Amino acid sequence: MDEHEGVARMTTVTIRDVAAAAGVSVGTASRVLSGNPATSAASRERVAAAVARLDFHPNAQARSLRSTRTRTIGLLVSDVRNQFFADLAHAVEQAALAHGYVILLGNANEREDQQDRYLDTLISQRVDGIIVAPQGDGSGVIRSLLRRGIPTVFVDRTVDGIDLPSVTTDSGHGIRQAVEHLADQGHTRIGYIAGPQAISTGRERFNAYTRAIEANGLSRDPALVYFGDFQAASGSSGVHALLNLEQPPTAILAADSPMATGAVAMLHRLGVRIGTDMALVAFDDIEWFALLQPALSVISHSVEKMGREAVDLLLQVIDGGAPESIVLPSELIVRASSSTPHRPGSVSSLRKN
Amino acid sequence: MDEHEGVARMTTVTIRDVAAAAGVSVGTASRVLSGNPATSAASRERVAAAVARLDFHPNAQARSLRSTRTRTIGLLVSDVRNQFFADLAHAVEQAALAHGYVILLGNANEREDQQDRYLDTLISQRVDGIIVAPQGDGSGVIRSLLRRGIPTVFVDRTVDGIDLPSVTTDSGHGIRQAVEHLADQGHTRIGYIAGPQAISTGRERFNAYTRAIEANGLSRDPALVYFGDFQAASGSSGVHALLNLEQPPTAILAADSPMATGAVAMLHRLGVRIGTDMALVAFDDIEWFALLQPALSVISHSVEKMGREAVDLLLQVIDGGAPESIVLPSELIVRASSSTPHRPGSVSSLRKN
DNA sequence: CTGAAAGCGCTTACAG
DNA sequence: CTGAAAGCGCTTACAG
Repeated sequence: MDEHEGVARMTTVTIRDVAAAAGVSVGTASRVLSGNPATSAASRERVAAAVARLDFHPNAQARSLRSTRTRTIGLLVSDVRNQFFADLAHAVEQAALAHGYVILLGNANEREDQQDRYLDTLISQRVDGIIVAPQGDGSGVIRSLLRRGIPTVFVDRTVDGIDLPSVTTDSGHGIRQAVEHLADQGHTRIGYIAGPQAISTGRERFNAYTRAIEANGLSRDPALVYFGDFQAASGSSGVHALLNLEQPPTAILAADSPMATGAVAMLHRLGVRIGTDMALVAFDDIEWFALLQPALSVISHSVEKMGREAVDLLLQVIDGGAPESIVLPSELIVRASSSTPHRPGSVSSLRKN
Repeated sequence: MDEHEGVARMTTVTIRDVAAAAGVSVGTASRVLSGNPATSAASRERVAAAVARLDFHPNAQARSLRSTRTRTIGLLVSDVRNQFFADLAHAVEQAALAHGYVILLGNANEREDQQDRYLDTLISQRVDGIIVAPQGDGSGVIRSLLRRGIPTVFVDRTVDGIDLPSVTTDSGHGIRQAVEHLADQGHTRIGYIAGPQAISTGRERFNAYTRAIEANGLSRDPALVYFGDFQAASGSSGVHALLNLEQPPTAILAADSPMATGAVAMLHRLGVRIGTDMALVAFDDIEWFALLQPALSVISHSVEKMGREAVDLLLQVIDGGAPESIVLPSELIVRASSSTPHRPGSVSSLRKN
């Protein structure tokens, strides 16, 4: 640390310094910086030179205080460690960057109190808009968003009774395909590890499962459904509970990728061979699911597209539009974990072991 | 959208409205809001009531324009989709939240130009400090950070010639253990899929491999080293190249988890059995590596601790301190992918197939 | 404990 | 095309 750096630490270069160095007024400097066409070539050059020489970075705080635009978008995901949301964050960030926006990322950890805390912060930061995969029933801060007219779109999930543009997946199609596929393999008892029924995707996927089970005349034994929380540990518990039944299922469908991960871990631990002793299908197509042996069958939907569309929708709302919500398709991808036809009698309950 | 919401959309509640509603001056309202003790119980109550009634959210932009503190930390990771960095983002975010800071997350995508773009934005947003896993040689915007005295710490990686506090992993220990372990299994030709030599972790891990190879008297054939870019595709290419040698290796060490993932994918595609035909060890302990069959041996280091320490260090720098850098340990975890003793002659080159 | 006032660093009508 | 000036919403000495 020499004298020079010590001094620099205290000094902040402002537009006033730039104007002085360029020999123009602050107003002119500002116009050049914001690309206002009402500027002469001469001042443009001189200001640009001064900016470079002084290493000037405009104070975004001051700028947005006047212009009420921050060029910042808040993104609130349910769980960054969930690969689906990490991929979503990446997709949103790339799309936003292309439009000159940066992302303020918050992580709710699947908890409403953390979500609300971040929402408060995002409001205070005066983000131009918010993309949120919501928690809870919309009784909390989400209502504030609406009341204050802050441009907001839902992604992945929605909240009942809150009418906001959204980008979601039609989970029903993929789940129907999965159940039919499993029925074709001879499975009649299909276990289901459900997401929380307080979350729209949890409900929608569970309903789709229920309807598909009925449509295919399969067992409607309520014990075949385990209610998890979309996180890995509950997938493990779910498998444990299902295998503990008098009549365990011969196939399991997990409603998201962390729960599927937990399910795989528990099946391994219990020595149950996936694809042979137990068919398994996961909702969400995570890259490494294909690397398991046997590879995991999945219900796939495009997270990349979801992120892009969410940004498009939000930009429309910011521009005063009221765009239609978008529903993306889901599709079953059959791999080895579910493609061995079921031989009746091949699975036994843990109890009998 | 009724009249009410339409009106609300245009209106912004400011501290002036709160003061008026509470019957106090703006100054007093401000003091109450910031917890200044020089306030009477009476005004505290009245202001709190007004805030609640008006749903007031202080404008963070205006606040930080005066106080020069934004309570915001910039975090720049190399690649959010890399589980290691997603976990790191989560750890940093939780630690920051506990200290009342929010995280502005940027993703460099392992590219220096994207990093510099985010760095510019973070500087303009006047974040209180920056935690960065740096790209490049420090010739670009990173120098600006230093010049302007913006509190910054490096995480995971460092940049030569830039003297900033950092939290890194001592990769050497784990890599030495891994090489010794493989040597113990009878491997003499250990392939190495290296990270970019422009990145400190890439260099450090490669050097550790080289030294360990020499120390154990193993083959120093330069063809056994493939230089990747820390991303998955290069792991696949690396495996392909190594198996194409006249004398392929019998074990492979991959310098990060995405490249290890690519390696696994390619080994599967080529029908090479991991743990039997080819031993495999990955740097980074990603949760699902343990779910592969055979489970992947890994060199583990604590991302959770790394995130926490980085925040601690940064807060010290923000408070004017000059903390010492921290080096965390790494440790080999042996699993099935590398624990079958090598039978000479079990691996053949692709060329002979 | 409180109020009036200056000022943080910008942008933006308003004249010219 | 340019300058002078007002103002965005806060915080913070300064008096009292």
